[in-house]
Amino acid sequence: MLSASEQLEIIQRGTAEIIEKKELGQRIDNAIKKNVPLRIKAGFDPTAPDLHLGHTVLLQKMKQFQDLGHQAVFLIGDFTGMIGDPTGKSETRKSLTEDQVKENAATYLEQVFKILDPEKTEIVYNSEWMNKFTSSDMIRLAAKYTVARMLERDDFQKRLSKNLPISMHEMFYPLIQGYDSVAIKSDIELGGTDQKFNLLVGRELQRDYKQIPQLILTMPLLEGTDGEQKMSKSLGNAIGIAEPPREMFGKVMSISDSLMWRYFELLSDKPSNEIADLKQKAEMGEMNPKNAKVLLAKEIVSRFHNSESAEQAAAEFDNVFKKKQLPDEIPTIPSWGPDEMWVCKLLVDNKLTKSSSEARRMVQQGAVSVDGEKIDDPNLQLEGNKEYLIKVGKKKFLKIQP
RNA sequence: GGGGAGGUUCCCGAGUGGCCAAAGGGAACAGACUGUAAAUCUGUCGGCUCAGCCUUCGGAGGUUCGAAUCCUCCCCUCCCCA
Repeated sequence: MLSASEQLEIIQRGTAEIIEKKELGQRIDNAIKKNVPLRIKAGFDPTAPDLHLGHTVLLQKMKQFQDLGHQAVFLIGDFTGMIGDPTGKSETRKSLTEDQVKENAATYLEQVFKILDPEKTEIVYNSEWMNKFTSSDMIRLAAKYTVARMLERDDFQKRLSKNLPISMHEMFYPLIQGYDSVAIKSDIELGGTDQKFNLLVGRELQRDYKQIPQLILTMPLLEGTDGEQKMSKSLGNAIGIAEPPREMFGKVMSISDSLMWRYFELLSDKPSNEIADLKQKAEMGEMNPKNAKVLLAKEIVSRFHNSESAEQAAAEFDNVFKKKQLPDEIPTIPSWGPDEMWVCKLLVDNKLTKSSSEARRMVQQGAVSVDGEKIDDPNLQLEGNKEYLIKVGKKKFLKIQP
């Protein structure tokens, strides 16, 4: 085991805030002396079945703890998922059904173990104890926190000032998350900076239940591909870790230059001085920023797939977008038969456009090409039993074979 | 429980009887320019084999030649008072 100060250095890297920082060293010290690993809690609500890069910021921190010999406790909020975390939300979340939550939870773990070591991870579901909670337990829990303190939360404040609804059950969310810390006796809880309030509630509840309050370690939030809002699947700006290599590569390439440095900072394993060096070169014009982005994209794809597929994705990216050639693999369908086929119908049937109205628009805007020739007639009929190559916009291809 | 204000197309938001598939902004998409970056310009942005037609303005009915706009009932949200 590394010494306390060595551990401390690794743990602090990239964090947004540590509460109480002073205590962290002592706890690690204590863990080493008594040879009792710290219990590191991180909870995820299985609200969406797919993990994305935003989640990995936290998971990687957890992995670091794990590598240092501490006990990772991965909590699946299958109970809280049915409430929906109000954090940062401007509206009440839709509650998930039990079935949805279960289904999501299963796919979660598979993805989580691309980062964490399954052998060394303790997995817990908060329904384990929450389903046993009686109404009176719940009332007792609710009695431990005041309304005024709950309403201090920034997101609730905003909703109040905008006259937006806040449902009672949303106030239970932080309480239950806090109680989870009591249930699993966590020493440290990890979370995004937006989780600070919820994490702090855990401290207070542990104190109430005569436990030593957990320490809190927050990680910065990763912005989504739009560079504006935090990465979230529901906002459609996420890069999922289960996405195929070329998809992942393409999405990383589409982020803005300024956002790229943020990604480097939070996702890359490269030492910070190396990143600073890249940044300087790009700013001095010694290097095309695009090339730095390629490095980043390759690193990320390699992590969740492997280096070969990363190289492949990079090569194909150049082919398609730089050399304007065709991708290696194009979805191919057999011809529809001898009859004529209306282009727009073809596009809709193969999901290249959402509706035939949209297909018409695309054609009218010059976004559709057949065999490399732009078409402009939305009423165009294609002969049957022929080979075609259809392109819609920059990235959608379809091949038809007789 | 009493009083008041609201619910409009993905989001914000205008629209108080025909000129409304519904202003304006944002997001998104497409085209040009590029490095599938940013910025900028242009266009599109309910559906439909589309110069026409069909279905939308919380829900259900009703008045009218004609309703997002008027009436009735219901559902939901916010504010003030208790």
